[in-house]
Amino acid sequence: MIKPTDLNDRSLYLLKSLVERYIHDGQPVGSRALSKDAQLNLSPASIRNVMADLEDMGLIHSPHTSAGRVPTVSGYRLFVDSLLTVQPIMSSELQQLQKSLLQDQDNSAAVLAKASRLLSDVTKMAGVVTLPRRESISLQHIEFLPMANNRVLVIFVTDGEEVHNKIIHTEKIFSPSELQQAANFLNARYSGQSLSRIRDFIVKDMESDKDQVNQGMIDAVNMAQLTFTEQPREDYVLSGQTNLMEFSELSDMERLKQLFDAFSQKRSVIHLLDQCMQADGVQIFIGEESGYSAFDRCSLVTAPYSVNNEVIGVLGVIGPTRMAYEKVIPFVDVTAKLLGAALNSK
Amino acid sequence: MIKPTDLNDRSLYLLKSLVERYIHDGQPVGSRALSKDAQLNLSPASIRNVMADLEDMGLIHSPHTSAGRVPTVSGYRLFVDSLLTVQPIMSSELQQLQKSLLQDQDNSAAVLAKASRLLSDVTKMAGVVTLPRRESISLQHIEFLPMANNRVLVIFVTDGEEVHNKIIHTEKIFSPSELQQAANFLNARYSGQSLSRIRDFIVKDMESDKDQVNQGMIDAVNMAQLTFTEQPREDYVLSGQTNLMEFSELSDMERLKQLFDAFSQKRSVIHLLDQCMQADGVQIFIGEESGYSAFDRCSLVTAPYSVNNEVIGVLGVIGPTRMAYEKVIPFVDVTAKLLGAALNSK
DNA sequence: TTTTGGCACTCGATTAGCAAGAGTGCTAAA
DNA sequence: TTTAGCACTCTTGCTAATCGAGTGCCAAAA
Repeated sequence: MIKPTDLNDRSLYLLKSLVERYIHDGQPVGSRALSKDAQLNLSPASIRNVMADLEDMGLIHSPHTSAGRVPTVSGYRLFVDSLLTVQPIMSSELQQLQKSLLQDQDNSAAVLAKASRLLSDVTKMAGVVTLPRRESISLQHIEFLPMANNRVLVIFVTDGEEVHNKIIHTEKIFSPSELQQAANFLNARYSGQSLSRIRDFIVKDMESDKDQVNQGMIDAVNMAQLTFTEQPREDYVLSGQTNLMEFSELSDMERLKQLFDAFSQKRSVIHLLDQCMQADGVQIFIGEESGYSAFDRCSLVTAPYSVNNEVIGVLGVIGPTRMAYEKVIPFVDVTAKLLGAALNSK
Repeated sequence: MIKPTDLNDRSLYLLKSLVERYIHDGQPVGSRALSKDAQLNLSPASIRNVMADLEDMGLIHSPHTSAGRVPTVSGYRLFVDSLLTVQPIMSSELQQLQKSLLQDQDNSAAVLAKASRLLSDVTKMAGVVTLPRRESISLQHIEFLPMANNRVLVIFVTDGEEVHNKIIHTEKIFSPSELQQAANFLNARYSGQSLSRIRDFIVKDMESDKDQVNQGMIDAVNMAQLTFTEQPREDYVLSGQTNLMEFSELSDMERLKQLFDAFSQKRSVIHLLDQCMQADGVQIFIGEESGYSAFDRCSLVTAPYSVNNEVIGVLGVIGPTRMAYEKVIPFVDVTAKLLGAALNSK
């Protein structure tokens, strides 16, 4: 990895100018343009020397002999990590965002969708928001309904006015009244608790139930266990995908198909976003860094969002590698915070 | 509108050959090719005469002077309506389809998704299935949960093991036990009935309730009314969109973006599909016939699907105007029938 | 030692020109 | 009514020529 200390200030400054310039107008940047651009009063020839060094270090490269230079992934990386001057968000804009995030949204799913839409609308790229982990949400109400065979439809309502449902297969066939009793029992015992705490309770309860005589309670806890076993996050809200078609660097049909396939298969996007749950603050994948070839020409700027100081999901922006990081990064950051706050107020 | 009787058999036969040939290899068809292709033993020159006539009638046209001819929308229309020889589906294929439609699908939403996927996988185009109208589904169970303010979360389960939920705003604030009573009342009275019948009942019940003394029943019916007021269909299951990127006639980025925008806005697609609910059997929109510019280069082959002889939704295939109608049409037809049957067996 | 001007060189992009090929429309003959 | 023939049009693919941007390197200047 290249550290900023490996280079003198001038090289870094030139790299920064080059990346900014390239991001701005998408053309390979030549020594001549850079010499005018940067406030260094250096001749193109000197700049060429520096550029040759930068190229040796793998920070920039030229598409062909007689073109200017373009940042490589490492070049972008260094730029983003150490050279970038982020543009702070004005507080008026911030209020605007906050307002539109809460307006007319009557459940938390709608808030997520709105956040995704905001991300894509503001950046003119694609916005993505993972569904919040159930674990941290608390249970309001649970209900069992008998289905054909030995299956039971479980319906449970969580904070944020979300209704979830799941079909579980039970050992024996329960009567409606037995199910009703089980639900009553679980509601009394667990409601108001977060799903993760409930899971802990279940384990404990199953232990102690062994000595119990009340079969109903044992059944209830068993069913709760079937319901609340953790399952991997499987979905996200994506918007503004079509914005990506406007970028010439992504407009190769072959690659575009791969990208959109990745969006509809969801797996790779989920996996990528899951990696950002741990990150504290904004995390960025540039080009091939993501490890998924569908995103080779893309960058992904993500930030986890949390409720009650617990991270429950990730949101982000997907766009071409050549994006205005100085604007996108603070924006993603602030949107994550606003989303957390908005969900909290629900 | 052009009727097949306006033309002699030979012209029609040539039009048919031309369209088939064009669909097959995507190149404008010239008189020479057609003279070899069609079993008429006519020289290219004669064929040119016929083609000139067909062009005058607006059935074909040439992209430029020295290219062959390509069918126009009217040409396709005539072809599809009167000239097409559909390829029947083999019964072994049919069983295969039926099997994969029912396999591993544990609720009706999954069956719809599978149907959509089948449509796209088999045709290598995009498949779409509208969600079934609630009206014809029957109610299994209803449940009210109190929310903040005077809002109530209604959860109701329908046949096909689908859970729906809706938040309603009530006049007064109900206690949990009042809500429980209301739910009990409604379950006893309405469950097992189709939603449309329930709606009829509600109207009647509201009339007769006026004389009633039991306020609980009145409240219950009022809430049921809020819950079951008809709302427009708003969603569909789309799959294989990315297949459309492979067709050169759609690969213009501008148009592709419009198309995908239409997919994610959903409105126009819904509207288009809704028009096909009434149709009895397969209905087709060719090119601009749809009236939505996003679909100018596309054709849409649809068929309504029904349960218990009542149409509850529409499915279809979206692809380039130049598609193998003789295969797609019977396939869409049969898939609609199989889907109806599959939903019925749930 | 660093910077700079100069210069030859490379390569992509654009343009023009040319020949080949496909297909047409029209006409006159069969 | 059909067909052969022919002139004409337009696309496509290829080649060559030119232009210009940008580089790398060297030797002189600072």
